[in-house]
Amino acid sequence: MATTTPATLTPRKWPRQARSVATLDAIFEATIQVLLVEGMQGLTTTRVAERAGVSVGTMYQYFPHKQSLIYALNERYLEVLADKVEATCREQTARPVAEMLAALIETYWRAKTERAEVTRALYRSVVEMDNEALVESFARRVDAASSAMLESAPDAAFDDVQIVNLTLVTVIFGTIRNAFERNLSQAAIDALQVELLAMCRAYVELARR
Amino acid sequence: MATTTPATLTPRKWPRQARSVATLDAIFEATIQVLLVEGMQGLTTTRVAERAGVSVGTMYQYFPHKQSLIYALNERYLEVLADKVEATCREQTARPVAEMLAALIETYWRAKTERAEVTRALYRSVVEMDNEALVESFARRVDAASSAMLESAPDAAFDDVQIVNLTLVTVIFGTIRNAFERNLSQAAIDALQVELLAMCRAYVELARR
DNA sequence: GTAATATGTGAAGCATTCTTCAGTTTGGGA
DNA sequence: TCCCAAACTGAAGAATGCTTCACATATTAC
Repeated sequence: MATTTPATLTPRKWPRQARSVATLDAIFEATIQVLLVEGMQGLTTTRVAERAGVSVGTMYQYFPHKQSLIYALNERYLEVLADKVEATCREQTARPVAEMLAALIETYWRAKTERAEVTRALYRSVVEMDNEALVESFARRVDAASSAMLESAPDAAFDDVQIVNLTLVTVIFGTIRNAFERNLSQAAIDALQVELLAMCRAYVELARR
Repeated sequence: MATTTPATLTPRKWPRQARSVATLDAIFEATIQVLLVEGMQGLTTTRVAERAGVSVGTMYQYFPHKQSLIYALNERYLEVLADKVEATCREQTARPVAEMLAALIETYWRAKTERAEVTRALYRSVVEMDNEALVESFARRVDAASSAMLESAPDAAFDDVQIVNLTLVTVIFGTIRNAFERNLSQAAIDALQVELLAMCRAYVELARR
């Protein structure tokens, strides 16, 4: 919110008619697909346009350049993800802390697993350029939501909620991301999720005042 | 080890004279520097050669193409990192499990912090291509070392060492990586390291048979 | 029905970058 | 000292990919 999107990265215009909304969707989806199949290397404007079934010119009507396309894609994705996390945190307000953790992990894990390949493809694209702003903005939203949730726990109070919150968020998100980088079996993934929850609960038990 | 390096990515030849060793080092270091300043986008063969103080032709004497350069760079880095982790695990054999954890976290954290910018630059480059093989190989080495260490603990035995080990490794490495992605203050980083250790200890306490 | 606006097209220009290779320089062994 | 292999050079070719723009088509407003 407080994060300003770099001027060069803003879309050129927004769709006003129904068909152009569809076009934009197609472009985004095509971007993901190309990223998936060809990797960041093979993500060319021509290929994206082709896959989306539009001409390159159309793409350039919405995005001033390739980078802004990737930026917008990640923006979209993180927006949805942040919404999900915030929703979960809101739902879990004033519930037992152990359940909060389970819900948070479950939400994030599922969001990443639903379209695991897409997740991996996007991880590959966030790398480029000024996405720091995006990641920062996402982190700030999540931090706010989760720390508010934690503070509302009836069965736990902490000396320093900020630190506990930072730790939990960093550990959970980091672990999930790392789990995706490796080619783990489904069994391993499932076990890991269970263990992660146990670990976070043990930690909270410890950090509780 | 068991991981085969894709044929296309292998270096063209190895240096035999002293000066060419220096050249190779210069090329690697230049690659890092360019990556640092220009990002993955701006990593061009010309720029790397220029920064290294050699001609492009020289680069192509050692690497069949750009990708193999990046591949070799990451290979080098992960090799060193794996060595460090293995050394720590060896040193910690048969020591109290709480100390094992502290040592493992400390080693990894320091390795990443020593040249934090480089770490970030490399994270940005691993993204491309067939680095899965590299990451896999690294993971396997670390897994082997750390699980051997865990099993040697005199003060803890686990029902399923494999799972405990996978969890610890994934959580620790994932957390550290995630910590690097965000622009955290040094204070936050330090606190996080302490908390991570506490968390892992609490988990081991729980998982202990 | 018609004008005005929004959306879409894609060949062509421009810029960039990877990669090669014929030739030069350097190092070290005989 | 001389000679051969190793190492190095960098201009030029070839390929690729981004971006533009003059024009075509579709939709909406009046």
